[in-house]
Amino acid sequence: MAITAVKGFNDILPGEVEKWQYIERTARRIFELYGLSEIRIPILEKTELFCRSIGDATDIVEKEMYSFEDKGENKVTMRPEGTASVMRAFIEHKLYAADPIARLYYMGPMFRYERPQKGRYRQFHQIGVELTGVTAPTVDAQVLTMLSHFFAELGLDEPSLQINSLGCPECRPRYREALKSFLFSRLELLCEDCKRRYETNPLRALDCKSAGCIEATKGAPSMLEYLCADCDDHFSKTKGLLDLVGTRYAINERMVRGLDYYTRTTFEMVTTMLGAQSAVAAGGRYDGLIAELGGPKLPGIGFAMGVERVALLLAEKEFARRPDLFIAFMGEEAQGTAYKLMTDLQRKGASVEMDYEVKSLKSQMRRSDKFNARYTLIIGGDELARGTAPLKNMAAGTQEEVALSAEAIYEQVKKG
RNA sequence: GUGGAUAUGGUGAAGCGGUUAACACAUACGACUGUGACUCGUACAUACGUGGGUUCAAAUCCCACUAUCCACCCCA
Repeated sequence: MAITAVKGFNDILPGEVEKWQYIERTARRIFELYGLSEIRIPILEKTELFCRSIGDATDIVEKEMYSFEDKGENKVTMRPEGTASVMRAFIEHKLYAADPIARLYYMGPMFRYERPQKGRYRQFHQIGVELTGVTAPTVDAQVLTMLSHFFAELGLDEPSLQINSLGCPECRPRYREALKSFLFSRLELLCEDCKRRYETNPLRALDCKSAGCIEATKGAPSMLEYLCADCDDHFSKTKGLLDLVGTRYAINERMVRGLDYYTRTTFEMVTTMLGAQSAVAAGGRYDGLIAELGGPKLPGIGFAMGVERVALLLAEKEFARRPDLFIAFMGEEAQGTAYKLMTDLQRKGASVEMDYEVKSLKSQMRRSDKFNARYTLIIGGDELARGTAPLKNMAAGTQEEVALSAEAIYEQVKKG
């Protein structure tokens, strides 16, 4: 039995990878319009980093991390998400000293030990964004607008943006208590998981899919009614700015995020097209995280999107590359000429193909067609003698004579 | 961690106990006699996820295992 890849770890093959490159290229282009810079962070971090940032009691930390001890007996973890690493780097290199406002994006693999299913893998890829140092709602609105802009640029109507506010350490505990007392009388209706979470994380019951919990939470108080004056003001100003620039959104006051560090604005890009995995991108504000990790008291906001999930939404699009020219040759002498021409043209910037071995003209034409080459140049003994050769436009089926020089051919091929 | 479904060539698949494992696509070569896409021809699974068992006989029945997919959970 041949060796296969590890469960939940996938190869991205030619044919599929072009779509990934398109997504990544678009992200870079759009994010840089908004002033962000790329940051590259390691895949391995000290385990403690994720316990501190994501939260000890979350599923990610409790049971989904790829953690092990390296040969120096250090406890390390393959990163399950990017925010913690970026903030660690931000603090470690004191980026805030030059400018408290850092605007960063990253892309790369993340690792979570979960059962794979549609849109969920053990090695998956995220493109993420982190902005630090701004409390004002202008940055919330900008991040959301940029995210919408990105999806619009990909040509996707789906997914749609949902937003909520989780309040701050001042008002969230008040809401939590209000929700608990509401839930208390209905405890019996809740599913086992939510009963268990009643103490640890009662907010979870709000987005539980079990019928009992949906029924039990009907008429539950909304976080939005419990926001303190500052949080309420922040949220309405954020909405106002989104309205001002025409970024479409819906308020979902039952949206809860899985990571402990979120405060105030949280959001998700959701779709109905991915089965159980509705979130294509998600994030929020994390005003306490940087200080929690030992850095200065600076606010932050960010999001991450799942590249596999975006790629799934882009299913129908065609990304195949096609060569500018295929050179067919007959005989060894023509092969040399063809090889020289091909190399000269590639050095000029044209994508050119030819067979590696001597084949029949028929066979070469078939290969040219298979590559979907835009032109085919045919070189034989006659052409060598006369110094020109037929250049065939494959789509039109027409052909004309061109001089056997890289300049002349380049001219023809690139003008079409 | 829990449930369910499925496992035949590069792909989609037929086959439902009996002896060469359909068919289509893809691929390779060739014919139409220096030109592709159409047409035609030839080649392409000693093999039916793995290991056992039942039987004179198994891809077809039974058992175990493994893998994949989907859902729960969780999340991007």
